[in-house]
This record gives sequence, structure tokens and C-alpha cells, in this order.
Amino acid sequence: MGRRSDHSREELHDLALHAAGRIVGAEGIEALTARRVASAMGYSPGTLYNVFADLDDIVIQLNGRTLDDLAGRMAKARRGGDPVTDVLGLLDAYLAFERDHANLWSALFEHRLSPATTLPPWYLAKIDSALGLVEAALSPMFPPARDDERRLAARTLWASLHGIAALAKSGKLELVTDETGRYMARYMVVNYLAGLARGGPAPSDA
Amino acid sequence: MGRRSDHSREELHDLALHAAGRIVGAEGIEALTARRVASAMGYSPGTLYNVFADLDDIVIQLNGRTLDDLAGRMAKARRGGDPVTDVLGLLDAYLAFERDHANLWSALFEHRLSPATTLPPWYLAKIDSALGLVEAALSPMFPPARDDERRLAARTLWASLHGIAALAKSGKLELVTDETGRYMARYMVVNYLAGLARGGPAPSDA
DNA sequence: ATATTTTTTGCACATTGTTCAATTTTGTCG
DNA sequence: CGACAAAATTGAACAATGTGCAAAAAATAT
Repeated sequence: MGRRSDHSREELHDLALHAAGRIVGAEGIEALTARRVASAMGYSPGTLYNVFADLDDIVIQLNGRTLDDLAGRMAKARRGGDPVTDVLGLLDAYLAFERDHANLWSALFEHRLSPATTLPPWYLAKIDSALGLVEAALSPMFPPARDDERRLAARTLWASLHGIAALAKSGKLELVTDETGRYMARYMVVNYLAGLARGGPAPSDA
Repeated sequence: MGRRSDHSREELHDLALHAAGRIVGAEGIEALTARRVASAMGYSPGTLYNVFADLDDIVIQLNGRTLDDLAGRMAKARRGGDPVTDVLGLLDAYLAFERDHANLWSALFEHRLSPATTLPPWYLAKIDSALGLVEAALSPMFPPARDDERRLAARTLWASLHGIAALAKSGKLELVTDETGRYMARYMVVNYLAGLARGGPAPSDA
């Protein structure tokens, strides 16, 4: 059949991402197939390949939107100026998002790009934007001259929290309660920041 | 064609896991298909399903062996009695394993079990065994009456290090050097343990 | 020898991502 | 208004996947 003028290219793009988001949100990323997205938007599979390079492209763009939503939620967390309190606030926002959009959050990490390809710059910029919130919360702990270390400290913290959340969800830690994951994350934040506050030397390279 | 007596069931089991390990080690877990494993061991795909429940079963058993190797390597790390030094030693062993067996290490975490199924107990026991090394290194910091907290502290640390290693490898942190991941992990260990040593109260539930 | 049990096979089947010639609609120009 | 060109949409194709299963063959038991 032929061309329709039901939707512009941009509308198709949006339609597909919304359909993909609904599918992933409801059934997880393994339920996301080209045929399902196409049928959910009332088009044929081939049409998707006019708008996206491939399925990976769709996943990355969907994840980009999820990152925006996550960062938006974290940005709403209250900031009082105390690093520990503020980071714990960001953590709560993060965990709330994970709870409310478990499958979309999982998709952020379950997607693996084909080897020797790197994430697009606009995607890394979104990660940076969320990381900026953590960096800001940490700023009272670092003199302005040391914002390279602050950057590294924020990334280290973020990655650690991700590890706790990821392993907790994957059932690889034999946690007793669902609350244990949150407790571990808070435990980590409190102690890591206490160590930072103590202000010892950076680890040597022994 | 009919039955052969080339290999016993146990030998088939071993043959398959060795073939799977070679494939994953060389090309990553996405290269692991039933047909490839079967052909690598000189049997037909159907035979695999006499010995394993399905492909997931093969992956889990392969990962079990990888966990054994990883724990074995970590167990060889020197222990002097100082928690920081000992944990950094375990970390080095862990990172060396990751470097030397990148694809097998990735398979440990890239495999996702189908929803509503949990990891087999013998697999969780292997994780526990590796975690025990971290717990042991932490023991000088906790009175014997507090080994529940020591257990939690070790799990928190392990999960954090996993997060750093995983995000570093996935390219989601814009790290400058390959060494940056190791540096972040050490930074995390030093500060987290310094916070623990300070011995403040456990985080409240604000 | 005959019968039974156990293995192994290879062909199915459904499903996947992706490509592409054919088809149909839209837009343009005479 | 009619003819032609451009664009978009399709559905059928292809190769590959995990997995099931009836048939076939070999080993074992009687």
C-alpha cells in the first residue's frame, strides 16, 4: 500500500517512542520487538526503519527520555546545603523513580550496545546533567580549585549507588527485605561522605 | 542417527561448558547460541537439551564456574590484617580477573533470568563464598557481636565496586583513562572504610 | 535373537531483526 | 485537468534464533 499523510515524520517518531515506552513499561525490554511497536502505532514494521536506524536506535532514544524524566525527578529534590542530607534526598528521588518505573529504569542498563560503538554525545550529555546534581550537592565539601576531584567523587558515588540498586534488583545479594537495598544505599552514602569529610589523601597507586 | 558411547552424560556436560566458555570468552555472550555450542562439541543441537534444561541453564552453570575462578583468584590475595590494605588487595585481584577474562566477567551480569525465577541456591552460595572474603577482611572493624552489620557492610561495598566496574566498562561515565575506573574503585574503598572506621551511627530512616 | 530402553538426530515451528521491490498516495508541472 | 516524478508505506522475503519431538539407531536386557 502506499503513502499516507496521517502523521508527519516527527509524529511518527513520537508515536513510536510512546508505543515503545508503553511496551517496555508494562512488560520489560525483552517484550520490545519491532513488530509490536509497529502494530501498536498502526503501521507496518518497515515504516519503523524509515524513522529509526534499527531497534537499538529506538531503545537509546527511549532511554534518553527516561534519563530526562529521572533527572527531572531528582532535580525536584530539596537542597539544604548539607551534602549528606542533599545526597540522601537525591537518592530518595532516584529510588522512587526506580520503584515507580521499574522496567523503564531497568532498560537504562539492560541495553548493551554492539561492541566498538559508543553512546551518542547527546546521551552522555544527559548523564552528565543528572550527575551535575550530585556534583552540586557535593560542592560544600570541595574547594573550588578541586572541582576535578569533586567530579570524580560524584561519579564514584553515582556508580556505587547504581551497583547497589542493580544487584539488589537482580536478586544476587540475598537481601532479606525490599527495604534492605535502600538501607544499603544510605549506609554507603553516609560512610562514603564521612570518609570524604575526613579529607584524607587520595588513594595512592600501590 | 543413533546413540553413541563417545561420552558419558557428565562428559557431555563438561564438553558443553568448555565449549560455551571458549565461545563467550572469545566473542562475548551474544555469540553464545545453542547451535554453536553443539557444533563446537561435535553434537547436534538437540543433544544439548538432554543435558541442560535450556540455554539459560548453560549460562548459569558457566557463570557458576566463572564465579569459582573469580573467588579462587581473590582468595589468593594476601591478607595482612589491615582492612583497607586487604580490601584493596581483593579489589586488585577482582580487577585483574575482569581484565583477563573480560567477556566471562561480563557474562556474570549481562545474563538476566526470566522474570519470577530466582537464582539457584548453589549459585547464591558461590556469591556468598566470594563475599565471605570481603567480610573476613572487614572483621577487624566489627566486634563479633555485630557480624550482621559486617555482613551488610561487605555486601554494600561489593555492590558498589560492581557498580563502578560495570558503569566504567559500559562507557557511561566518560572516563578519561582506563585507569580511572581502578582509581575510582580505590577512592571508594578508602573513603567508605574511613567512614566506617569513624564508627558513626547507622543511617536513620528520615 | 528378540525386545526394550536410552541416545541422538535433524527436521519442524514460531519468532526475531532487517531489507527491498512493488505499490500507492501525494505533490508538481505543463 | 492530465501526466509525470517523488516520497512513503507495505508485505513478503531472508537468515538466524531457541526449542520440541517423532523417527532412527545403538546399547542393553531377556
